[in-house]
Amino acid sequence: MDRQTIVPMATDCKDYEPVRIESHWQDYWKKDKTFRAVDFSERPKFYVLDMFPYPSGAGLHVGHPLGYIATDIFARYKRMRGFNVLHPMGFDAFGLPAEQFAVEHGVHPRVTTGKNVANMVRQLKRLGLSYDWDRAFATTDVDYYRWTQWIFLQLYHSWFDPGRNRARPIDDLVEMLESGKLRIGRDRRILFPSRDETEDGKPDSSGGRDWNGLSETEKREVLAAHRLAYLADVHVNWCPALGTVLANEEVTNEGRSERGNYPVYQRPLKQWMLRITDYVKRLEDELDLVDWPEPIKLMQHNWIGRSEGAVAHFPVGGEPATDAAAARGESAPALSVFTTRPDTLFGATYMVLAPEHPLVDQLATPDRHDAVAEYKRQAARRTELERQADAKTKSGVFTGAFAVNPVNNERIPIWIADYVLMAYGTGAIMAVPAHDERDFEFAKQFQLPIRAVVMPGDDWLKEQADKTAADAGINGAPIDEIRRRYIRHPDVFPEAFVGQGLSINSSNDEVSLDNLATPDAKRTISRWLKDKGLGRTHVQYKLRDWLFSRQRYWGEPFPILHGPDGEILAVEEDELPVELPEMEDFRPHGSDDPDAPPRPPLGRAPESWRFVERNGVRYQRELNTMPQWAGSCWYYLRFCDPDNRERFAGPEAERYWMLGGKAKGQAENGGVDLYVGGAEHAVLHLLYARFWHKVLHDLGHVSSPEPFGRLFNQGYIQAFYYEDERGMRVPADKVVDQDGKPAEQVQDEPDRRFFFEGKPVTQRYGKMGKSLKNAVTPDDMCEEYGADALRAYLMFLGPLEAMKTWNTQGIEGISRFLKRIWREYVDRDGNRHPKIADTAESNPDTLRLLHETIKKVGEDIEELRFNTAISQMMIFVNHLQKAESFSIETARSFLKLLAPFAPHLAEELWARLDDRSSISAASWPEYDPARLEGAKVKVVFQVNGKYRGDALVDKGADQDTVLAAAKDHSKVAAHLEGKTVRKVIYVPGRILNIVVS
RNA sequence: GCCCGGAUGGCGGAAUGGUAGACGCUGCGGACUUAAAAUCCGUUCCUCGCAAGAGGGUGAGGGUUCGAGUCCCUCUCCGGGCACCA
Repeated sequence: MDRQTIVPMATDCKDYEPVRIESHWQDYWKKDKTFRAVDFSERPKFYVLDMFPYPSGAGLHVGHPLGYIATDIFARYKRMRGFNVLHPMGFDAFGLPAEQFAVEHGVHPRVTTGKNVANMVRQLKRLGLSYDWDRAFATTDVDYYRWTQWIFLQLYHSWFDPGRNRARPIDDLVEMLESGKLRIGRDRRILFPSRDETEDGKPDSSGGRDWNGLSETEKREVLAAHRLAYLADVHVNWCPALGTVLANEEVTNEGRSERGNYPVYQRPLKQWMLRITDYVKRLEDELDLVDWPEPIKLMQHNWIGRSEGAVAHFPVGGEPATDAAAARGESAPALSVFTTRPDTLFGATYMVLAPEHPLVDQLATPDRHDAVAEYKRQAARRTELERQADAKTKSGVFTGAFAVNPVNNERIPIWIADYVLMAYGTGAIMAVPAHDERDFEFAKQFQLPIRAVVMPGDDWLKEQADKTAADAGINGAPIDEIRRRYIRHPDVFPEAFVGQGLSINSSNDEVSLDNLATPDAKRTISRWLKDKGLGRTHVQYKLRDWLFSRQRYWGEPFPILHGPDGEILAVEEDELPVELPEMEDFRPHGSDDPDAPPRPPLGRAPESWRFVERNGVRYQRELNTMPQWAGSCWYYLRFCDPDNRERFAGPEAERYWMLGGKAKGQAENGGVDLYVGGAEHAVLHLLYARFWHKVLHDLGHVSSPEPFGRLFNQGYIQAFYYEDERGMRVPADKVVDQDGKPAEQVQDEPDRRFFFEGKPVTQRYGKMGKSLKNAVTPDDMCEEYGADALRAYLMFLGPLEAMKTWNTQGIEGISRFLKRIWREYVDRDGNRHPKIADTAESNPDTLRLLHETIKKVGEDIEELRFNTAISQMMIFVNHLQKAESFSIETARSFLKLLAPFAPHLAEELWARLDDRSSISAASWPEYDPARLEGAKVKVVFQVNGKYRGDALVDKGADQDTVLAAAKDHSKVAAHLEGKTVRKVIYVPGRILNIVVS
């Protein structure tokens, strides 16, 4: 054993008194430190983690601990299986809610956060969760966020080497540049030989510039363009009312702030960004290394949004664009577009740029200048809401400029429209209206030419022809006629054909795609483009870089200083932490004016904090803070070594807990062995944490390639809630039905009318919570039924991953189950029940059922199927109750099975069987497969697939023997009467089916 | 619109292609009790039948199979995610 134990003592309860028993054992666990995780124990490690909570002021309702109880059962089970279990808990305590609560109540967020954490700890402890509380921390602890800042510095001081496909120190890059191994291309991007092929835009033929010829400022800019953390002018979701920028996920579909529902505007601002896009390929490919639910992996794939296609360059030509450009002494630019359908290049009849595209002003002809400027203004002002609402009708304006379609040298007009997004691809598209819905709508609206270049199938043609008006001349026409019309006039058809088919109308002097199937056509044209230097195949991702700064007080300060000439200076590691300054007024200063500049609260911090002198130069601290995601990106690492003052976690501790050995059940490629939380974090938290982890891994700070080896998503708890006539929610626990019965008793019965204070209310259904006034607290449930009952009930409700309806009444069944166990073990005087014999188990049925139960409960826990595990235990207890007596060994074995689910009751009864140590230290019972079945097995008899009876037969009985037994069965015989047996199917030991005519 | 999940008694749910409804809640009947609570016993998918029993039944329709809640196709409804991503 790794530890000394205090000898546990049972209470003196005569009846099952959960409240007394539970507090007794919670005290014991606390004093004994029963659940301490032991670093470097010889036993195999197992890391079980919950997604840590935000400590809200409202406290927990019964839905919150669902996942915590599941992991607790798993952790307790794994300990009994001989694992050294790390099962910690912490608090994600930075963030806007604490700040807003603090603002409303005039209390410092540190105070409210502390109070909320204390309350949540109390609630969690009361549930008997077996956390190693010595490892608990909050992300707001200075000792913690100091290392969040340290990780930010690692990002800042690193770059992604596309050749090695991993992050490296920025110093390595400087060295390579100084030695002339790398040169600098357009936009301060370094030319990497390996990436040249996939680089966006026109290939740089100049060979690039030499690093040593650059000015200091230019050098800084080049490095900034490659650091994993960088400042950039980006279009952000600016919410003037909240005085802060918001991440995309914090903006609703209606284009308003998730918190407060204020309008959000698009606006360029200088913000910190993290270069997550450099990791996109690894974030996608390495999903193969983890054991996660497929739907969650799929959501990450969709978010990453990989599309294969080609980049093509369209020279901007024709007058007057070239003339205008020539007049300014500029060479004609080329517009690059990304397309997933390069096979439709011959059908590109116009181009569209995003209104924010940098070449728009240069391209617009003088006569179109005003219209273009006006459209740009409008587009900038339009909120997401307006854009969404207008998604059906396309808007846009002609720039006056023309480009040349490189496959046929055709002059095609260049438009701008807000249906093209600057943030995706190159911010420009080639429009192929015949084969893209959006381009089709736009072309129809602005009467642009539509040219068919892919032949649809006959079914599609007929279906479309049927939708056209009679005067179009194709409705009901012969298929040959419809085909002919499509080739010449796709515009008379009501929709674009976006499917695959054989190419048509697609050839020039050098290349022909005609009659090629779409995949072949793509390959052929891509090769041609590449040979001609007009484009290349390209993989495009939807994922964008991560906007990492917020204009808020209650977050981690950046360890960054700004010099007078725009120099950015990272705070030295040994100067960390940069503590959040104490402030009287930490409110974000909102405004109704969307154009007002952001005024982060830290701008009002004391001068002594804001300004720092280095080498005689006065620097100002970065005034933004990090987003709430930052703290939750690496907390699982801190749990490995939470008190380390020298590092975020000691390398040995990190390696022990995160990589471990290769014990059965551990995550295959390392990482947390079981991570449980809600599916709402399927994308962002998990993607961000994976990104940070990979950076730390590349820099040699962590040992596993992925942070979370096995992931499980628990479902929500839903509940009924009630609204009065005005749509106001009323407290659900005060609602009664027409007979005056509490609503919670009759909530799912039909034909109920509900009333609150005599007035009728409407029953609705939704996620449990404060806002719907339907929260049921674990405190109330523990008080009335005990934590063991609440734990088991939440698990009994249904599959862990499913959405479940709370029904307070149902807990009675579990409560009875626990009381029944007590009565089987303890007599009326509080002594060991006389039914428990000190002999070996003598009842063969008990023995068989016990082994079945050991098997089923163990297997179900491994798969997190706790509901069926509990059912099996109920079956076993129902059997014990009917048995005359049972052995002390049977009694002990069952308690071990019960212990993960109802640990307090199990400890209490275990101690009463004169055991001298905690049941948590007992080892999980093994089942004996030989005990699972008797000498005889039950075979079901069917006639024509219908059950007609069954009988016990010898295990090894052959078909003829069983068939004879079946024919002896009176009911089977009755159904065979007068029929001819056609066929007999016998599944040994299971079923015999007689097919008759 | 696209991509994932689901749909089984009055309710929560259970069923390696092999007796559908385990386990529990509720309801009903009974025992114990002066009474109540607690506890225990019985019963509770639908239809017909006094009963023994027979027939039907897992959102709808079709298919594969000796046999389908489970596998395949089409559709309906509900939940979740993404959404002008070229």
